[in-house]
Amino acid sequence: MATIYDIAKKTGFSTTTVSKALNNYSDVSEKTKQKILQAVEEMGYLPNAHAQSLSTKKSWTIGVMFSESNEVGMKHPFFSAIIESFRKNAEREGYDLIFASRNLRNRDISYLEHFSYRAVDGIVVICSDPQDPQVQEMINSTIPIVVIDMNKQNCSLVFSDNIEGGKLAVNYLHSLGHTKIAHIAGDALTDAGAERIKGFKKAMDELELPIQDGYLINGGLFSIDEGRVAMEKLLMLEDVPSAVFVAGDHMAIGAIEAIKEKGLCVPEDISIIGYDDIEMAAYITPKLTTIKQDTDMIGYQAAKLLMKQIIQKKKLITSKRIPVELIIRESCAPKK
Amino acid sequence: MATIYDIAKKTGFSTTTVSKALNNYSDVSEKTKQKILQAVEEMGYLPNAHAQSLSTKKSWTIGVMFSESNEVGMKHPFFSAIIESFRKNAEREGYDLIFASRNLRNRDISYLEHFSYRAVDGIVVICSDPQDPQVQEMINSTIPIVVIDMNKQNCSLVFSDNIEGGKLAVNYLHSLGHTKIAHIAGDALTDAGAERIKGFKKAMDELELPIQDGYLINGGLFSIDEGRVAMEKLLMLEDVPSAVFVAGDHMAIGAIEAIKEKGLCVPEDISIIGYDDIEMAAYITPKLTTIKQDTDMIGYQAAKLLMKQIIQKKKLITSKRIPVELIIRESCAPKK
DNA sequence: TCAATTAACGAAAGCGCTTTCGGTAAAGAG
DNA sequence: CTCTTTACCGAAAGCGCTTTCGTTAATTGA
Repeated sequence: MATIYDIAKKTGFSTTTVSKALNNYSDVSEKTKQKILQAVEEMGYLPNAHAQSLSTKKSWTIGVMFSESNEVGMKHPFFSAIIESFRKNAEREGYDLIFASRNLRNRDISYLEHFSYRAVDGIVVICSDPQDPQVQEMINSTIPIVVIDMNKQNCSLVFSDNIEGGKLAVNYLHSLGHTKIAHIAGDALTDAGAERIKGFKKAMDELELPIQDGYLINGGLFSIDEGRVAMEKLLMLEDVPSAVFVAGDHMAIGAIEAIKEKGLCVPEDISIIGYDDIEMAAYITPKLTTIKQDTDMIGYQAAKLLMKQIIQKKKLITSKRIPVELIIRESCAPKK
Repeated sequence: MATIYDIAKKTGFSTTTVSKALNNYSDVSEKTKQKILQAVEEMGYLPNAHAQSLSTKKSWTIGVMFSESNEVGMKHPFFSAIIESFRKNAEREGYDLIFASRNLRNRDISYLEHFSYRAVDGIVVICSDPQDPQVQEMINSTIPIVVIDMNKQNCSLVFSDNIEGGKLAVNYLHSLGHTKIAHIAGDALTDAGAERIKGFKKAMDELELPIQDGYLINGGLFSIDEGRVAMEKLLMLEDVPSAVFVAGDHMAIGAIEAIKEKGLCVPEDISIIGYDDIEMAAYITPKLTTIKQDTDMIGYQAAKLLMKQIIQKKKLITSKRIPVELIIRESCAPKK
């Protein structure tokens, strides 16, 4: 690979001048700049990112930490949609994403250590466990960071309006005439789970609807299987709910399966509303009515917030609540 | 951040010795090595990846190029499953993944240029267009590379056994008594599409079944919508097929929708078999019978092949064909 | 006991780039 | 015509690490 020395030699200028020409310094004449640029073109010169980073202390990379309980990684449709949006926005600003591991040449180090090692300019984390010590360590470091999907950390936050989402779901169900509304919740240890529960309770309260015993059930970590077992429990209740707000689309899919297995129908017997609006939601039967999280906006705002911190060279403690939207499809019907 | 100088000063040894101790050189005594390691521990020293790369010409990063016609990026369920598997395996060897853009500080450069700039040790590309000039440029470069999902390039290749997959699908349909079998193909410009067509034709030939006019139809670039329109055309035929092999699950979902809209049923009226086995396949109605691609194995083999090239410091031209599997669910039924 | 090994360490150059600080020549001011 | 600006360029140090090659001291062999 051609270096700055090569093009210095070729043009007869010093490396200083070459570097300056490449970085648009004002103290290099237009004429020499053109000569240099031409040599760059001819020799196919490209700067070396490592040398550049070493010298400037800026790497133009952003570390991504991606963690959820089910260990599916990038296969997670909701998280990967956010990251994709984040990537597009970060890319526009010239940043590359790096997915770091905890393995440094067979030494087990923390994510923070790995990101320090790589000298990333910022970190974005999507992780459902608010107390993950790895995440805390990063939040407490000096590296700019934005965390997605949590809502009370001492750093920049981007999250969906989960309370509003919960209310939206309940109110919609109520508008269809349902009063016996249950909630298969996401684990309250996750912020998203807890907030949706809050929204559920708040809406029920405002509507003056009682939450019957057993109607608020923990569906765990948002998986299909956990949704199924939660629904099975609901179905064993003496007074089976006529509608259930499920805190995640995957769980909702499990719930629907449980209902079908019981010989009942959605939405005729029981209405189901999910949360997330993953791709699958529009194609299962019945098409899932759900609360859509705006993954594009989440990714966009996260990128924006991180860029801001990087530019200002200081960590900002702000939070951005992203509106959600009710997507009406076929899994909810008026109460008979 | 503590540097090697800091720990040299603290221990009284030279930076040379410190570096050697850290890299397990034999000419440093066990005693001094321990002292140095202890200082490293105390000061929380971590090497600087950029300095290291600059000096050693090895970056311990792998560039990922990810491109498909529908521009969904990481949201693509099949591709992201492969990358996730690739990541796990690469991580084990100490490599980080970097998703590069074509934007270098607002200068539009090629992926190859970007990867050179970042000095990646290797490249993995998943891209459905075999003639993409960007991909060709990378293949022709000196950087180790492995490309996934193509099968005739001058480099290391990993791909599913698409011919066998096509045959598997047709034979299964035939075993159910179907003879009027159509194929909604993936665009023949993609290797996967072309090979599945080959498999389809071969199996039909071996079974001595004729391929009726209009029964081999191009479904384009694997999207749901394209699957739907292809199926609509099939439904307008005078002699409607009783079974169709669809070259991708998304297209199959579109096809099923088209059938339902026409008032017909799957699999009672028409049997549908897809390809890929994306997550959704198991949850739509009817549950989709499909050919499963082994994404874990594809990712694993790709990582293995790339590591091998990196270690041997030379590009290898090999190809690895990964077996596929028939997953029988509910979208195919015996011919009435 | 002396020469020849071997063990342990360090000086210094180099990786490719940026940036500060000076210096020179040309332009402008008076 | 002299003095001050301004425009343009380069020397050199520095970023944090690796690696070659010497050097010195300790060890071995005879």
